[in-house]
Amino acid sequence: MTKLPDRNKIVAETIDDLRRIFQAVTDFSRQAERITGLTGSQLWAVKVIAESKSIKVSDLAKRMYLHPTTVVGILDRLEAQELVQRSRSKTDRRVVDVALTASGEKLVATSPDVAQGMLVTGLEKITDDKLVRIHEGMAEFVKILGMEEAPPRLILSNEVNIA
Amino acid sequence: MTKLPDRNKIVAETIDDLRRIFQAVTDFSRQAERITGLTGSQLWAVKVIAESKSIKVSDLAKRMYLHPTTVVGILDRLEAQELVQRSRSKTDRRVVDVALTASGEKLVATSPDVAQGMLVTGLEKITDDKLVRIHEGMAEFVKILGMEEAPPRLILSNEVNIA
DNA sequence: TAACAATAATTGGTGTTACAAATAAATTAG
DNA sequence: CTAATTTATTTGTAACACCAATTATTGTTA
Repeated sequence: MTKLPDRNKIVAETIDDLRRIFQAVTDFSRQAERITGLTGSQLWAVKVIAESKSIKVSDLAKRMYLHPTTVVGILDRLEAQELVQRSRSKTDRRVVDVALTASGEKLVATSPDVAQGMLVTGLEKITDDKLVRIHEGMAEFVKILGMEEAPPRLILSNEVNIA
Repeated sequence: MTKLPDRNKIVAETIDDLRRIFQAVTDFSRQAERITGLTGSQLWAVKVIAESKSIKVSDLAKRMYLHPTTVVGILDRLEAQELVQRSRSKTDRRVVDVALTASGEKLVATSPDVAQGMLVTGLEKITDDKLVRIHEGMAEFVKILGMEEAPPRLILSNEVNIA
């Protein structure tokens, strides 16, 4: 493989681009918080709950990569705002099923999907070949990171950090 | 511009790739936290302080996009661990200059730079043309997001969310 | 079946982050 | 020289994130 004269420069620029992307996502998510009035974690939980009609607390914690106790607190606050509803399962009375209320569903419908919104607003008016180039570059990047087979989980975490 | 037959599919895949990248970053940063024993915000602050020999609290807050009071708390805990040192400025006795201690410098030297680490581990053994493709795709993406002129700021925030 | 272990959600407690409001001290402006 | 501004801080509130311990239910096995 022929050595590029300025590989290091390209790597540095790529890192800068990655940081810019993170910044853009941060801005979009702050916007989402302002619009919905919910915190990032709360909005994240609502989105995950919306994925299925009903989900048990432990599964919700697993999907959010959070400790169950943390999820309980988030659910307490969401329930106080009447966005979600808890109910004991009939088949197994240990489990608690969490579902969205009518208000919760409405919020999901109107709350902005950050990643989606970023691309929809930005990519809609772009040419095909540019879109393809972006797609190829991203796919290659994911492959580098060894994340091809990782499930593209919904991300709204408070623990996403780049140094 | 000719309409691709499966534009929507490509957009969806690109979003999935973005999520995978976020997940990779999350994993890397957790690793960094485990290694250093610091929280994300603390590590972030240390990195920013390390950028210049000495920085005043208000500037640090601006660079971290945080409220000054939040930074004061973080500095309290870093100072308790003797990683940073506060001193009143001679020229303007209102300002407090924050600098790294010897231990702080050592920590910076050994703590992993997440974005850097991601690419160094992944991109080192990749071919030139793949690297170029990634770079082009990322640059195009940044342009789409309207972030070309945004400073690629160090990111270690607790509020990075994708829905 | 009865004792034991495992699971599910919760409570209580600790530490960190994040901000708003108010304060104290120093500098700058009029 | 007084008034306004700047700088960092304290105080208070809320959310997040986890650990340890608890209650209730289900499963296992002796």
